[in-house]
Amino acid sequence: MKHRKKVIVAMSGGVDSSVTAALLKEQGYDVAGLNMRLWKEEENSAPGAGNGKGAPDHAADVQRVAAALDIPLTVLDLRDEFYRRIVEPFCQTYFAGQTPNPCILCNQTLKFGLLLEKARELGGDFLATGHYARILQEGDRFVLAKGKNLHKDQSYFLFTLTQQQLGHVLFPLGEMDKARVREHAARFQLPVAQKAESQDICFIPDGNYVSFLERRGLPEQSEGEIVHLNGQVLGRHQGTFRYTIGQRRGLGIAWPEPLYVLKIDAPASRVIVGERIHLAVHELTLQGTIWNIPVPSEPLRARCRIRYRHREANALITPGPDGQARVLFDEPQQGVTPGQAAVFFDDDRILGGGWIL
RNA sequence: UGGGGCGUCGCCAAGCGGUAAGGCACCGGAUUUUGAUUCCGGCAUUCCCAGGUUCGAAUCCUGGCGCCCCAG
Repeated sequence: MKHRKKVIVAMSGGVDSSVTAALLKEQGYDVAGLNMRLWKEEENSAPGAGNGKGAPDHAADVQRVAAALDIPLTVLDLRDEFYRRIVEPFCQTYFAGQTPNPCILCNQTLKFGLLLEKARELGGDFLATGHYARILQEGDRFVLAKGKNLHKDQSYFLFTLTQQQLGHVLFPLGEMDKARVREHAARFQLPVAQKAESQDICFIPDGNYVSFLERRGLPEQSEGEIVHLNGQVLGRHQGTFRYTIGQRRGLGIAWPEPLYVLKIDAPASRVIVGERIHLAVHELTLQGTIWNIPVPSEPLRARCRIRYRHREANALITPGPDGQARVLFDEPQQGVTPGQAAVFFDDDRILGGGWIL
């Protein structure tokens, strides 16, 4: 007979997921680790790209942490899936003139998709991760909410989680801030207690996504014109994939005012630029909209965030057919970027979100 | 080789005898589990060249060189 709940912890070898596992074990759960193998680490270590510190060996760290905590560890090889479902779409999105957010997609399809399935197979009642977000229970519904520490809040990356998924997920760090997590890491004497924050896209550790794309082949027509909103051709670019809406640096154009990327026309291989004021947009359309509440039958007033770290803004959201939705902002927002996610909030609670067209 | 104008950082541009503003671009850093943005910092011992005047010149003078415009 089983009186202890079993929790499978998604372990990356980082501080957050390691502390997550340690805390759950301390709390009396039956804990097991599950590590996704997503990438051949060697593949990114481009010659001469050495940063001096040496790339951290996450796979080895996971082993060490699991050993230190004395919990079983399963490694799930998702390299093919990761490449097919995350990396390739990432490249294609850039080549289509949009700006992808692979982290959200990965959460949706791998971490809380395939990995969660595996966790259930392994007998887990829950899958736990080190995300800074909370899951509240309101009546018979689960509600995804921002992490208590708003500075670290990662709920934006998790808006796709369904009721089904939320019911089997734990975010033990959701109430904490990073300093507290570090304290726990030290208290548990985790081998990764001092490890640096990871950032950037996980499969592009040096942050240079441009060279990553270049190494993976480019569309035939990669160069083209940089054109001012007024029609004047100001320069040339070496590929629209190098730019994203709202980008200022890297245009190489001297102009009385700073110029920003306003529009990317990949088929024509043109980058449209203009002054900052032209970045403001009142309205946008979403596809693939997901609701964490019953789909509203009426236009809904909510706060809307159009990118991670965006200061959410008041908006009227109107659900449409085929997963579409219209978002009308009270005040125009700068840098509405196709490919990024727009997420709706009611204070701390996530109501839903979709992908900007 | 008639007339007029101009040559100051990669681009634009202040300065007009008192010891090189500013904007853009660029570079570096901070911030950041996407890409951006933002913020902070750096960026002409030198003003087309050569002489000269002056305590002192990018600023005045002379001579070159190079552009541009209007006339031929």
